[in-house]
Amino acid sequence: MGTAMQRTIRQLRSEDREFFQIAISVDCVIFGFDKNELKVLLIKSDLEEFNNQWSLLGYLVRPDENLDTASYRVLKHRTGLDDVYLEQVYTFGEVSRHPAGRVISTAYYSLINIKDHQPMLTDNELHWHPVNEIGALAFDHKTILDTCLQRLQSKIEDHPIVFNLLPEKFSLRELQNLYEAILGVKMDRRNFRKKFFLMNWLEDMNELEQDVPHRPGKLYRFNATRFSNGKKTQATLVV
Amino acid sequence: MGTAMQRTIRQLRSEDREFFQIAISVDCVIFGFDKNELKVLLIKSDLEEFNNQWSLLGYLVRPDENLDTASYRVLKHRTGLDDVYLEQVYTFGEVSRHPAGRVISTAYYSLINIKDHQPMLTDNELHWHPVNEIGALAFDHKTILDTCLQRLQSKIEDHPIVFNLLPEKFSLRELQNLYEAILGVKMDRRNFRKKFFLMNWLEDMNELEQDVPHRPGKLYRFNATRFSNGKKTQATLVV
DNA sequence: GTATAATTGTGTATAGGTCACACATTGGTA
DNA sequence: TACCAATGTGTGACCTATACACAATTATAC
Repeated sequence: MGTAMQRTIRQLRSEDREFFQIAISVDCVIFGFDKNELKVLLIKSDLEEFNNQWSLLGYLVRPDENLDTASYRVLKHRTGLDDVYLEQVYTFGEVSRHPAGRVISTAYYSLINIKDHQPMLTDNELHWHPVNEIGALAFDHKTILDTCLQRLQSKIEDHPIVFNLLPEKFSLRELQNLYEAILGVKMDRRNFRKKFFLMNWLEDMNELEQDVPHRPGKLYRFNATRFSNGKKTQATLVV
Repeated sequence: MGTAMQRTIRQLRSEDREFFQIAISVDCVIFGFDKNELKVLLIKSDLEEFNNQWSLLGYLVRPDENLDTASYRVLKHRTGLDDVYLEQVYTFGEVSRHPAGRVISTAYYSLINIKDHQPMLTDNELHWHPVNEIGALAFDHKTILDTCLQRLQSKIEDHPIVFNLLPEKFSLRELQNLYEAILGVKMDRRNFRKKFFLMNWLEDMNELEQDVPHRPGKLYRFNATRFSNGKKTQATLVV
């Protein structure tokens, strides 16, 4: 079969120029949690086509870097953070999704503790937006955001990743508020607590909340060892 | 910020040539079900680097076609089938994944009724392989296959997609064999039947199997209307 | 045509998970 | 010292998961 694919394999850079008219980018949906709301970090588009619209943080992928690496690079550049939770979700490849040419974009989402990021907010093109209040975005970024939010929603049902959005120590109330914000539902407090203790992911810090205008709750932290060693209960995480 | 991304947006085709050194392809994991085994359609690689190894069916994406369209094109070309179930899974973008240059590949899987495809098997480079017996594949295709199989396994827990792998009419025994083949587990026959009837996805054809050397079972077909209208039972699909 | 083999079709009991629900306790604040 | 606002805790009804056995049906071999 004398296909372009196979010619390409033998001599990828010198032939078949027609296949090198596509650029590839990564777009990062950076989630944070603040004031009991799930937020996403956006940048103001300075393009005429998308005047005054917000967009996700993205960048073209370099020929010599892995796709994941490109995504980490965007995150590091925009937030100053390494070592963040990052997950690839979907690749958006409609011909006309980018007004200036063919750009295929792979979407990632990441979860960061918003307080770690505050110092970088001096970049005044960047802002945290409550996910619930976002209408249109530039390009197809609203679709990308929705897709990533759905993935996040289903992921947290089985996997202990929400801890990336919280400080090291947190109260059960904060944890429940976070689940409620992500899933857009209200949960029963007693059942929520019961299930989390059943999961055995939390380590009691023997400390209490500070500066709350009411009875303080106990502080916990996530214990990854318990997760990996955990007995497999059949209980689902979310109430 | 004067980034290449933003320059690119204004004048994508004439600048930043460095970003146009990446080719993008799609790879299709085409699943079929035959003789109580889950199978995948592979092609023999004719490359020196992968002498005698098998690979997935893939092709470069054209500048003027959507990513999904490219995937359908590969399927149509290799199987002659339109109108198949197709789902994007993940994009593989390691720099060194392709020996001859930078190729980022988006993986899809599809589910086809293997009997519809038999006539095309005259293409003697193409063969169905039992998924369980596959060792190494060319490129990173074993990883791609494993990733797609995992996605399939989790997808069938909630979504009625396995019907794409069966003839229109099938017995409950065939359906159970299929679930067992995909998930690699044995299930209890009574519980399996009970749950499927609870789901209310099946329509009784009032026909019996033909040409089986024992008592024939009833034939059913999938009824998509019942799926969309279905009362949401909390039962999970798989036993 | 009768016996045999292979498979279909069916129900129940137990254990465990889901969910709804109320009150005493604690610490902060006025 | 009284009040406020939250934390921390247990039980019962319902539903789901799972394990498990036997009669009915058809094809086949004799």
